[in-house]
Amino acid sequence: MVKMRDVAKIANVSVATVSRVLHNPETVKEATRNKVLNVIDELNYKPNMLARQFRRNETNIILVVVPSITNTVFSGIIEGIEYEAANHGYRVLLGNTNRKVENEYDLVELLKKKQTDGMILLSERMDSNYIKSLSEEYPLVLATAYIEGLKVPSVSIDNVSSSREAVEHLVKLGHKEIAHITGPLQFAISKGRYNGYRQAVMQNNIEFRNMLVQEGDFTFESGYNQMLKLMAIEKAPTAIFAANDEMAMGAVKAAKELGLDVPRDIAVVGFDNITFSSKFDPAITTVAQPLFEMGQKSMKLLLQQIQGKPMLKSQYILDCDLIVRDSCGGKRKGNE
Amino acid sequence: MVKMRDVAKIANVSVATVSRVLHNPETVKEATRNKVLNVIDELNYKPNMLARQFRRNETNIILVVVPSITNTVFSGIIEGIEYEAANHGYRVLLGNTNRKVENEYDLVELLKKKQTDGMILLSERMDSNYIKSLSEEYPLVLATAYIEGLKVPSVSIDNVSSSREAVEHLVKLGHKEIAHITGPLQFAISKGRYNGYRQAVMQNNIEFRNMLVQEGDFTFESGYNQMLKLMAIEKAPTAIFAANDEMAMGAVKAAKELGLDVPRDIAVVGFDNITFSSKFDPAITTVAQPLFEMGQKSMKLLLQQIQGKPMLKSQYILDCDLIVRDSCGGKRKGNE
DNA sequence: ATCAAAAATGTAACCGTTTACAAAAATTAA
DNA sequence: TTAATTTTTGTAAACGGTTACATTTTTGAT
Repeated sequence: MVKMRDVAKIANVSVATVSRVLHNPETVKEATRNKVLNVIDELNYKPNMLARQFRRNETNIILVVVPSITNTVFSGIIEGIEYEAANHGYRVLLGNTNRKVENEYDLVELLKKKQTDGMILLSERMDSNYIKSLSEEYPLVLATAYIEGLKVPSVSIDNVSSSREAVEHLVKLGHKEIAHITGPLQFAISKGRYNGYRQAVMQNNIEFRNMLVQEGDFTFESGYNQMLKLMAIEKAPTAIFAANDEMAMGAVKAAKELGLDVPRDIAVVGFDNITFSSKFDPAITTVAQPLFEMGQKSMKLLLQQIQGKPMLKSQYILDCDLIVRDSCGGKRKGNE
Repeated sequence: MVKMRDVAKIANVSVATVSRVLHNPETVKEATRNKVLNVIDELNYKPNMLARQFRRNETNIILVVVPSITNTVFSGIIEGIEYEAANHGYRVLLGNTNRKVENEYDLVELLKKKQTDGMILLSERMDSNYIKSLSEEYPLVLATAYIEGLKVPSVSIDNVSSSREAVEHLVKLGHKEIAHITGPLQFAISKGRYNGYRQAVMQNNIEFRNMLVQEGDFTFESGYNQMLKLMAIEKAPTAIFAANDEMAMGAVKAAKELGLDVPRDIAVVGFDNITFSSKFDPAITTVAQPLFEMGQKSMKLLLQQIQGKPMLKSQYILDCDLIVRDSCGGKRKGNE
């Protein structure tokens, strides 16, 4: 392994000069610089990053903690993070938690041991006070998961207003009996989407019926099962708002099996705009999160912290888009 | 930042002893060990990984080079890699190439600069001789992409026989006019799947017709477009084998638009078993790659190289499963 | 030509561990 | 009790860069 000393010796300069050629080329005379560069080239010298990182006490690596890498919502955000990171000379270390909180705590050790310069959490299960204290000591950004009250830098969407907008679209189409299949209600995003649904219903003078709300778990199967329940109740809904696309598709499947046509007999709206929602039959009307941008913004926020720049604003809420496709149908007959 | 020296001083031992407590506890007397451990606990000492890595000349980080993280085939493999890596104290650094070969070359620098201990390539675009020479110098594994002839450690599937099996299933169901929508034919996997198709056709005394082969690009849209072409030709096919599930689904969409029922009027088989193939309507018959196992096996192979263990076998080909769902239908009437 | 100021280069300490080797302490055998 | 052996601990030199500070060289003004 050729090292800086070797280059210095052959170029007949000191190691300091070689180091300067690499990091502050303007401080060394052009002739010397060229001489050194030639030797570097000739010997095919590559700086040992481990030594550099050790000396500088930085890794240029950031940790992304994710419950599951195969979930396209998360991988979409990661793509944005990766892009922005690469643009600034940073690399992304993957931390898959498989939804286990102890894995999250393990990953935090990487920060404490200086193995990474910062951390982005895409959904967290750790105690929020612990996160708060971590955030005071290390660069940290929460993506997706905004923790009410805690002033931890974060990037998220407004689940409430996005959901309200989606449900209001159904209202405008003339629906009065709108059901909601929620995510697991211990999660903030599920609660947010549920609250958006409630607001839309209330604000449009529609009677809120508890029966029309069923808790799912974000899986296709739960969408299917809860749909069957919903369609069995008296005064069945004419529209469904599911807290994610997978459940929306499960609901469509159930509807089809019940002999109902979507959207003619029942309208369905999802959330997330996963790739397949546009390829499903019928194409799913859904709320699109700006995943890539969320990733980018998170990385930018993290960089600000790493570089110790003052943060004017540390909590960002990005806008979602309602994407109207086939599954919600057009205006209902008999309504204007 | 509390360091080893601090622990040593307070515990009244040398730094060497502290280091030994951490790495070779059996070589230090129990009393001393406990004393040191208590101080470590008390001071909440965390070893500085940068120093350790520098001194040991290893990072316990491996690089995974992937064209796109949002593709679930790749993220499935990564999940397996991550799992196996974590089991051995390794972490995964993500290298997204966005399908650009220059990004691949950039990422290789991380290896050369000792920023990672090894590299797993999920699909490669670099010159194969370069890869071969890299492999001689650094721990490296090719997942998915098996390079004919080059003895680079790799984990892959047998695209030819898996495809042949899939097409033979269609033959057994009584189909005689079987079309194939390929992937981009410059890719080895596309060629392999195409060859499997040819073999199945030839070996079953079915006339091979060039018209029945259309080149797609693995996207839903290309499946849709090529399907329209295929159904317009004289003596149209009764079955389609698409080189991946997305194209299979695109083909189904086209069939539906042409007023055809899948599988009654036309059978469709895909490849990959992506999550949505089971949720599509109709559920797609497909070939399942053992993604998680491929990831695991790749990581195991890489570890062997990192640890300098002899490799009895360095090229593994894992088995695929044909998963029969609705889209290929049952036996055709009039055939036994 | 001389000297002060600026620019270029060199010297050497330092970053926090690990580990070969030396030294000291404990154990065992006689 | 003593010497030989084994176990435990300490000393100090790496590892390969970066950088504060010292020194030398160059430049420019007089």
